[in-house]
Amino acid sequence: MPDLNLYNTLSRKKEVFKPLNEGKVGMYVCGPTVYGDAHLGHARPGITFDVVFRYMQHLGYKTRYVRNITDVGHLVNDADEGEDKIAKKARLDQLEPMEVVAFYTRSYHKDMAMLNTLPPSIEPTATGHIIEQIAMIEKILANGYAYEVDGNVYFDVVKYNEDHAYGKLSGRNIDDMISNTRDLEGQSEKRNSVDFALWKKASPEHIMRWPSPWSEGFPGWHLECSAMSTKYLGARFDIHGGGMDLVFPHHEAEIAQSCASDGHEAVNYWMHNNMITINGQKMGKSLGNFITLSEFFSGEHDKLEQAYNPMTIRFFILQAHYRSTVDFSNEALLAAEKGMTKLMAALETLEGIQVSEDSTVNVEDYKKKFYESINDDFNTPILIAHLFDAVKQINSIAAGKGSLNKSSKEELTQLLSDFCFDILGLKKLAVEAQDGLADDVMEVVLGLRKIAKENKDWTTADFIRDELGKLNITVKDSKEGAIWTKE
RNA sequence: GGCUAAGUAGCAUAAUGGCAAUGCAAGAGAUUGCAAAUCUUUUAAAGACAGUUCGAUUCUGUCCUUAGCUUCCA
Repeated sequence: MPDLNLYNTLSRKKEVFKPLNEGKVGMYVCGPTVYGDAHLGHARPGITFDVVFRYMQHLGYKTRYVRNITDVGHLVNDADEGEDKIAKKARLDQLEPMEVVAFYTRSYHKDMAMLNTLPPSIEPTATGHIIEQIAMIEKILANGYAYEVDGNVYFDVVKYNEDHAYGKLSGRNIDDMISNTRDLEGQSEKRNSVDFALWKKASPEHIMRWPSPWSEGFPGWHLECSAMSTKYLGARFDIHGGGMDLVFPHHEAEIAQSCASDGHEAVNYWMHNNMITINGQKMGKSLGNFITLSEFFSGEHDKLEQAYNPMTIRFFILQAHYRSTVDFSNEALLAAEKGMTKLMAALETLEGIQVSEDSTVNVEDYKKKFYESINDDFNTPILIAHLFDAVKQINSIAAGKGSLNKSSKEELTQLLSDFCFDILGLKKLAVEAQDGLADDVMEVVLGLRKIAKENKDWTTADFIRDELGKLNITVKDSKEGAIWTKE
């Protein structure tokens, strides 16, 4: 089996994955700022790193997956300078900030569960780690890479850049950045425009505030991830993930903070998922062109032609490589829905195949191809293409072209189950628990239809099928009799 | 302006220095009372222009177009 290769944003190439500690993986992923409903964009890292988490465990690594909840909002636009997102939303809604946080955290958890993502091992909150963040600031100050001005603490990027390379992750040059930020935004207390805040003094109307050695205020934008990843994964850990839009400045700042406080980088592999676009443009809260996950699940949005099963969304996202953009459209989602249904149907077909003496299926070959694709930087689109090769062969055998013996059937079933369910995290488009009554009633109805068919009373037979169709119940005739499914 | 990516059939999305794969859609046939599902099969793709090469979609360069970041964002 080939080694697992990951694309490291830092080196801009694929590297063989080697954990720092044998048999163990530490992974930190930037989670959501909980001030609004999760949208399709949030599903991308959720699913991308869920697959990483699942696959690491499949490979036998003891994996600790840390994903934060940002509940101290980042600063909003210049119009609301000094006010953070959570506090703003809270004031507008006349709510306590923590009420907003609790509400949207629950909503986020619910959506992520719908998408069948496993909960992270630890889900720390920024507000729960103010002490750790203050400690980290003190360390950075002590090392001379930060300065205090009037209760605010800033990271001294220029000083830092003398000893380390600032901009190495995003490929930026500090001189260009300084010369390019020529719009003076009246923030004269910073020594350089590229410096960023580690601690901000709270203005009087600022609700979320904590005492600190410098002022009553709140931690800077980038600090929480550095502080919490260090706390739960150590000063060095394997993987740090997040959206591509976080590369600069967020992750660049994290690298700087780690080096400034501990003298070395914390992260071995930086993984970034790309954006989801809508009409070719990034789907984002600030652009106002987002569709929330619950809208996808209910179909209630102008741009949606129908409701989509969460597994359709998951499959749709997995059909693209995580480092590519995916463009949303109803057509694309519909295609994903059909494909997903076909895949799941084939798994059931496989169950029902009668085994024979010999086998025309080369399970080892599939196995090799499946592992090769996932090991190649989590190339799920290729993996899915190979899965469909298996689907085609399964259907062929069911149609009488080819055969499957007992051991091959067992191995193939196990292999497909591992990849579809355990690794890709797909789930049957089940039909929520049908109550026994529905089953019984359907048996009677289909029994009636069977009698009609035997009498060649096609009008009645089709009437039953059509009317059930209106109730979203699909009836399919097969050799073994009619089967039905409800959406 | 700077940085980073990307441009593949009707749509989506991959791999690859030498048949361009997969899903959906479209056409034909098989199966079915008719459907659905399934099988077989057909059509259909590499932004433009140079260069390197026996050979380029792949490597290099220029141009065009698009996106992301450059300020909160997954």
